[in-house]
Amino acid sequence: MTDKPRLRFAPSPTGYLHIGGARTALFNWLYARRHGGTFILRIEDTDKSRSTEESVEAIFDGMRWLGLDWDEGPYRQTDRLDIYREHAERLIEKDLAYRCYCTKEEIEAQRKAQLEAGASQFRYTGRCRKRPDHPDQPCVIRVRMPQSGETKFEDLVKGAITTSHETIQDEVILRPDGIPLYNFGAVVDDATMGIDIVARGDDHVNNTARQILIYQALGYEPPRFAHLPMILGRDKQRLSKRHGAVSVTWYREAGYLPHAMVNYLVRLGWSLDDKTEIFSLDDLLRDFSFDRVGQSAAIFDPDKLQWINHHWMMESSGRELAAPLAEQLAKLGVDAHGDPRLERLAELFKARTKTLAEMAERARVYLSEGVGEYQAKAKRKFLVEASRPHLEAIRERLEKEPPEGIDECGLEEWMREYAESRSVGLGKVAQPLRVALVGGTASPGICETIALVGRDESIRRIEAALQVIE
RNA sequence: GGCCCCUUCGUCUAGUGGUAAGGACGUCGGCCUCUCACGCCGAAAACAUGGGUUCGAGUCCCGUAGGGGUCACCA
Repeated sequence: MTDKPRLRFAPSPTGYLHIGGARTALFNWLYARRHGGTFILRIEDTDKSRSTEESVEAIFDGMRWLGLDWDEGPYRQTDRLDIYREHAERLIEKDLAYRCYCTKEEIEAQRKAQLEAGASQFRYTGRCRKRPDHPDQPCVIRVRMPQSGETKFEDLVKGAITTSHETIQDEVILRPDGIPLYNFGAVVDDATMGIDIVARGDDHVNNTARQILIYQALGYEPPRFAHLPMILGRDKQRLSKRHGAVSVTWYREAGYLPHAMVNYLVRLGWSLDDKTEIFSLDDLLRDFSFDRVGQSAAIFDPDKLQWINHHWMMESSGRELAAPLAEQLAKLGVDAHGDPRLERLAELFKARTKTLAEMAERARVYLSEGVGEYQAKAKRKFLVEASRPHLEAIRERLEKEPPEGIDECGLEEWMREYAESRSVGLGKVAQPLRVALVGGTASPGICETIALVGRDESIRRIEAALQVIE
């Protein structure tokens, strides 16, 4: 490998960009960026029945959102059919591959026969290994694989891996319609694109020996491999749609920060030391390496993702959060774009919520007219006769405030003095007021809340609450 | 079933023959306090199992169990 490594992410566009794929992309991207190398995006769309254009777009979207930009591509395998054909022909010429005229039905019969005879797995009989060519008949092309011996390679994360050739058969590499099969397309592409390290999910370890054999047949130097452990669901089964939220897009919609996603994903399987959990992009670009990737599968933990998201919300300013908060509000039917209160809202709620979606729900009542329904329990406890004098006193005081720019400090001082003069704790005053202002017992500091709601709306809400008491 | 890979608190992990097995999420308790959070302090919680090797094993070897992956004219 040169000092400018070339890596790639090669998804097949058969659905959304999911968590596992995103992490694979991320690790490749990090390694390439960290070493000043090249990151290539390649779409493996040779399975025409499952590939869709929407999926291609979803992959682009997801990667862009996460900030994983690519230097080359997107290449598409369906644009490169000539290249595969040419490579396959080359193998046939050297007698390292051959045309196979067995039909699917025949293969199926062979399989059945072998299994019935007690074979533990099917292996192509090699019937066409020596058959003469019939250029006009439809056929697939198979590579001639060694029938004994073994292939070893040193995986960057898993260490030495050995595969016996007994378990490898003469793979089909090209279908009658000229579409390559995975193990061939990937090899031809990785070789011709000059890929130095292939980092992919460890569901591909068993393909690696076959691929190395194909590299060798083709006369190419195999790259190095890094097989990343799988991501599992709570039940230790491979993470899939039935575990719920697995697409990157879902997390964007749910109000996660892209950087939090990156931070969490990288920690799923990779660690720097015995204590660091939080990584900025700069940190990762400096510290990421394949040799610190763990070898065992990891269970996806939404709670920890939330915690990390919360952390990065805390690191963000209200200003940075305002726009994404407005997006989330829009989904709730609240048009707050450009509202000057957004920043303050984000500032006050970033410590109190885990996601931007949650923040929007909480912020909603501050932007609406009136509080809607009071929480039953809060209403019963605080909107009671004993609260009336306090609420009235505050209303009077608020009427003296300027309509804009409430002096929070002054107001707080007044409120403390007021509570003291009535010989009650501040809570006796603040809680009923809180319920009046936001409909429930939880909110930021009471004076911050008043300022947020605004003088006039606060007065209206207090009056509404007084009505309720009667 | 064959083959490949994996196995430290519930979860993510540190650990590269000698540690009181460390951190984080979550959980529980406390502090702070106008509520809710944030923050802070504290607690419970792990080396799958049986054999070796060694003066000494979470760390090395073998077996067992468990988990995952893979065995296509899918990727």
